[in-house]
Amino acid sequence: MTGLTDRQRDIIQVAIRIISRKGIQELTIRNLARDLGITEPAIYRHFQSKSDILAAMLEYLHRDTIAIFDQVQDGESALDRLRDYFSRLFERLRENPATAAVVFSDEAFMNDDRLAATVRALVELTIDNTTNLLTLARENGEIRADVDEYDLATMLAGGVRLLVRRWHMSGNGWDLAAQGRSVIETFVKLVEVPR
Amino acid sequence: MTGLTDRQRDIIQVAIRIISRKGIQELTIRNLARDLGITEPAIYRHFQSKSDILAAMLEYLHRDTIAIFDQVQDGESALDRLRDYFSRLFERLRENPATAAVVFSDEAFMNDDRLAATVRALVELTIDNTTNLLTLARENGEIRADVDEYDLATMLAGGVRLLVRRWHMSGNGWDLAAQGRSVIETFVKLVEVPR
Amino acid sequence: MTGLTDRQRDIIQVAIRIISRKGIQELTIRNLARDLGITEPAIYRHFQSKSDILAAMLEYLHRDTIAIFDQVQDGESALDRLRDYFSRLFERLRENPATAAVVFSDEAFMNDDRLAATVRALVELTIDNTTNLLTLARENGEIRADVDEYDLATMLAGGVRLLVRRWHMSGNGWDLAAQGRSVIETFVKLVEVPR
Amino acid sequence: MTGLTDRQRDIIQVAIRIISRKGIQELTIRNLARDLGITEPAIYRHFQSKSDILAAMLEYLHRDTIAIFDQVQDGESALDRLRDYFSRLFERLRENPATAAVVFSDEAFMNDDRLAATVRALVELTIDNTTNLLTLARENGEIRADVDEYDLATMLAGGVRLLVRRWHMSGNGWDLAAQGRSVIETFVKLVEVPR
DNA sequence: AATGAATGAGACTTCATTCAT
DNA sequence: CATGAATGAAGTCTCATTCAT
Repeated sequence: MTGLTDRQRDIIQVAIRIISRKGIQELTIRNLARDLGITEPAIYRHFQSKSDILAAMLEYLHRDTIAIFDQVQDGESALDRLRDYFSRLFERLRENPATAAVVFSDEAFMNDDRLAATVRALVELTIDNTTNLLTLARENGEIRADVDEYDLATMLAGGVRLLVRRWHMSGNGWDLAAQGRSVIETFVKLVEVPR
Repeated sequence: MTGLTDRQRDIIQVAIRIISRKGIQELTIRNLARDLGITEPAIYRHFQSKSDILAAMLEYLHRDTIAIFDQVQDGESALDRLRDYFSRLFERLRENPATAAVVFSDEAFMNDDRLAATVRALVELTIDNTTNLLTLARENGEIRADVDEYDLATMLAGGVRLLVRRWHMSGNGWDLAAQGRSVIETFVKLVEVPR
Repeated sequence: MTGLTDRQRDIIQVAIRIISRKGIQELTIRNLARDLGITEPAIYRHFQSKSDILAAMLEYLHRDTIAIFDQVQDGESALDRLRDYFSRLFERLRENPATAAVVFSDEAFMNDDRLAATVRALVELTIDNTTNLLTLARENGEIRADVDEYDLATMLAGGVRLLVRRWHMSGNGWDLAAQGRSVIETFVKLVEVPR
Repeated sequence: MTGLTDRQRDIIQVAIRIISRKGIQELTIRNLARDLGITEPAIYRHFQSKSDILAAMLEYLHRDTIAIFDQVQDGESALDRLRDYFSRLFERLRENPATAAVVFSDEAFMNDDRLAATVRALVELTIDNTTNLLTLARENGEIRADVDEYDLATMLAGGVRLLVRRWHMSGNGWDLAAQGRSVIETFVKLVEVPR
């Protein structure tokens, strides 16, 4: 399905963990090999280059984020689907906090055009998903029509991003989902059209 | 004034430019020396270590951000001061787009405790400033009192952050101030109490 | 046995040779690599740091010195064993003159606590061995009892040390064993109890 | 007399102190300048090179050692003069412990032929002085005639050297003069002809 | 698949020394 | 006499990657 072997998946998981715990500067082939319990050249059996590992890692996160969006139920109101979407994002982060770090390591990918494009797409994905749901909400008359949707998406996605960033920097020391829900509900309160 | 020599200021400016254009991974003593037109050891006359260069750079940005907040006029309404504050931030970024990059390179500072703390403080500073102005706005009755201020600050600061980030990633290809004003006004429209 | 790979032994041997010929200041990773016919990074496959190379070298010499002492026969008189011990030390130095230099490079190890302790132990080892044999000799009634053993050990070990040092500084230009025997016999003549 | 300016003497004193406290590896122009409270280029007003500083330092110590020997009284017996000579050496070391370190940094001078020769001469000087006094003592019938004087000188000078070395390595933690006297007296007891 | 050994490039940093002022 | 600024050489060490086995 994903075109990845078991070993490749191992490598990606360990890479994500290293980035999460020590930062992307510590993601070296040496450290990767050590944590995997194999030698450095062995890694090159599974990926042609370090850049390929990072690309596969980003692609994996991309797919995962798409999958989360796809899981969001159809039947609900657009605002409920928005709530559902972010709940699932928070859920994934709680289960696998390491993924958060990768998204904030984007600067590290600047040198490699392919990686830069991929991580950019990853960031845009959440914004696009958010924008689409907001557009739907407006069409449904669930939210006020006198404000720019794109600005709303920027604030919501940006706010959540900032929240996750601080949660990560705090060492995941508090309940992201609770804080996240609070932000989402505040947002809804601001934009919702009273029925 | 800032306790920096001319040459130290040169070095910091060039460092910021390198980070902006190529990313922090390219900020090496070698590249720094090359862009300054001197040899690598010469840099060590002006800073004891690379870490000291980064620390001075962050401190400079910190001071600058504080100065911007201090310039915000007293007499206006809290919301106007909020507008003023972000306008000035956008203005600085337009004049010196390089500074944007540094704030998003935070991951790169993780390994150095001193730097990590400084960059964290830099991020918190904008959030704190925003929160304080929002608190004032509520006390003045300018904004609705039925929503959590901290959530509002998260959305506003996070939204602006995301906007700046995308502007930087796009190669500063569009008018940040205009887009930024739009986000701010949308935010104001959401929270403002009609008179 | 010693826990060292062949390549590690190579490196230690070359290191000892460099110290012997050019002094410890010339023992750089670069010179080591050049003499080994490999590149500098290759050395780090075999030792984690330069300090580790020096530590392994000192440990090797320590073991070697212990082994020499252990080879000294049991059956003889204490004075004969003393003669035997120093003969073997001189023999080793003739076979591997490089080892002499290391013992006189102690100052160079001052900055590294671990190395300083190891080289100090190496120096003390010969003094201790000498003292122990002298104590035995007195208990056997082989030497006069009216003089301080520790002073005797200091003179004997110090005299031999000085001799070796001068032999090394002269470029090993004369017969160390012969001169050494002369010193030992002079010492014995001074302390021996006539039968 | 010595052909040194005041400033040159300052530099030499500070150099000796650095060698004593931190080892010769720490004797850099930078550290020298810092401890002197001047800049690095300023040192080159007073000495043409670092090697010249070391040469002047060794020459100073050489002169000093000669002066000590010259102070030894003429009227006494040769053995008393020997006692006197070493007492004065110990006295100098107590007053200026730093000088001890220099003599044991000889390995560091290996690369520079001029320095190597100077430090070699310094070591030989004490041995020669000792040998000369022992020769005199034998001519006076003060010591036994059946042992090689040169071997005796080796043991005495070597023993004292080892003592000083250990005193230095212990951080000058005990009374060198007392221990030294003990060694000297033990030596005298061994070689003295009873009257 | 995996390993041991190696490599070229480059990282940060220190060294003794020079030169214009 | 002294300084500020700089330099060429060299230091230890890490990086991603390759290759023969």
